[in-house]
Amino acid sequence: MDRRQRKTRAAIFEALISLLNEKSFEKITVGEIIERADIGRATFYAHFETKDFLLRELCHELFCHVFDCMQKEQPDHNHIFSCNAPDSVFLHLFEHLEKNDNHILDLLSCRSNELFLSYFKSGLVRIISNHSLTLKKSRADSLPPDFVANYIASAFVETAKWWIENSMNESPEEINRYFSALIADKDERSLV
Amino acid sequence: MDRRQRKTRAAIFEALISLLNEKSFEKITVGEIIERADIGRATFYAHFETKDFLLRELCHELFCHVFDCMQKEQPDHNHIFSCNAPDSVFLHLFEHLEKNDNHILDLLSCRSNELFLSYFKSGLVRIISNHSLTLKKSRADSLPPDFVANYIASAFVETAKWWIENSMNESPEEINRYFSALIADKDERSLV
DNA sequence: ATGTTATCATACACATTGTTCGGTTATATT
DNA sequence: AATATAACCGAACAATGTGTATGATAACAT
Repeated sequence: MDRRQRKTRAAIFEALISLLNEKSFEKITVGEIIERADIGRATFYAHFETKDFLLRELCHELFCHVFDCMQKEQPDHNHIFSCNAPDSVFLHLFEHLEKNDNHILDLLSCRSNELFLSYFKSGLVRIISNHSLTLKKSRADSLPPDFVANYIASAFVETAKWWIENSMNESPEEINRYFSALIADKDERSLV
Repeated sequence: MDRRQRKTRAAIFEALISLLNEKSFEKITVGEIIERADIGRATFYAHFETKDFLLRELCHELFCHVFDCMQKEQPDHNHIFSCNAPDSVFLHLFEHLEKNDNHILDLLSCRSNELFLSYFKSGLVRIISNHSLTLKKSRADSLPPDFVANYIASAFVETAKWWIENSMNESPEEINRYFSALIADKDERSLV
């Protein structure tokens, strides 16, 4: 890809992220984006069909990157997953959130974050479904597996939202304990 | 309130709900609303400052009505709450959803349903917090009460979303069983 | 019957979107 | 270094949507 294209593309993404911390996506105009990115109007539309396509590509780049990173890290954590305690991967996520890697935190706490949250959740569902063996064994015997996967992803996203909205007072370890307490498997415990 | 005002107001709400079943809120124009409501442009703006104010008022009317109904019904269900099984009120909600009372279902399944869901959830948090005694006793000893209330409301909303998105194949009783399985209290069980 | 008030139709200024086009500049290639 | 390619610019443009203003008309309450 041409260096000019890369620079323009990066400038547009940067401008959008910057603007998203000030106002909701709906209220951001293309004019503001090109002004902050310091590019021509025609250039913007040469890169992105509309403002919505831009947002979609931003989500895709950020979250694909995050979740691909996790896929790569998985081998290191396989032993943890295999022992039926899927906590560590979530703890990792909480820590990434605290460090605000890739502006993820900015996006999740900005207005009109629904799209980001839905991307986040769908990535989680994918990860969780990959470890459905664990889930099936422990609790999904009486519930549809996709229902349980969706539930766990939702619980994580809602926990993260609560954490962020409450100024992130808790440490990653503590908030992960909260989350684990929610999805802890009762049957598991009763077996102990 | 003037009869003309009531009729106009109702026509606007009706037009919006009708349009929401066809396209997302962002893509609906004021022009389309007044065309379907068959009123003049100035009349619309005499009732609502902007399109967003209209949506807010619609949410407020619908969900306030629903949750006020539940408040009135509470006396009948106090005995159920007092016996530490908050299932029935949720089952009621699932049944209301299935009957599609007040177009709630239409709104929850339409595009750009985030605002409706947030209203729905905040109403649930209010209800759940009112029965915090039960929660405190059973599981909130180690978790912040507002975190737990938020979690239960989220779990309900996510369950409802999953149910709707999967064509509502399950009966209200069955989906309520799913939901109960999620928030069932493990400490409770271990005491049994 | 009368005064009030909601509604209507039209027009208007303004902002935003997405496109077009010729000229300019950076890039890749030879 | 020269050249062809392609990205960028800026300006203009039509099309659409927003919110306001106005005077006339019709429905309402008393």
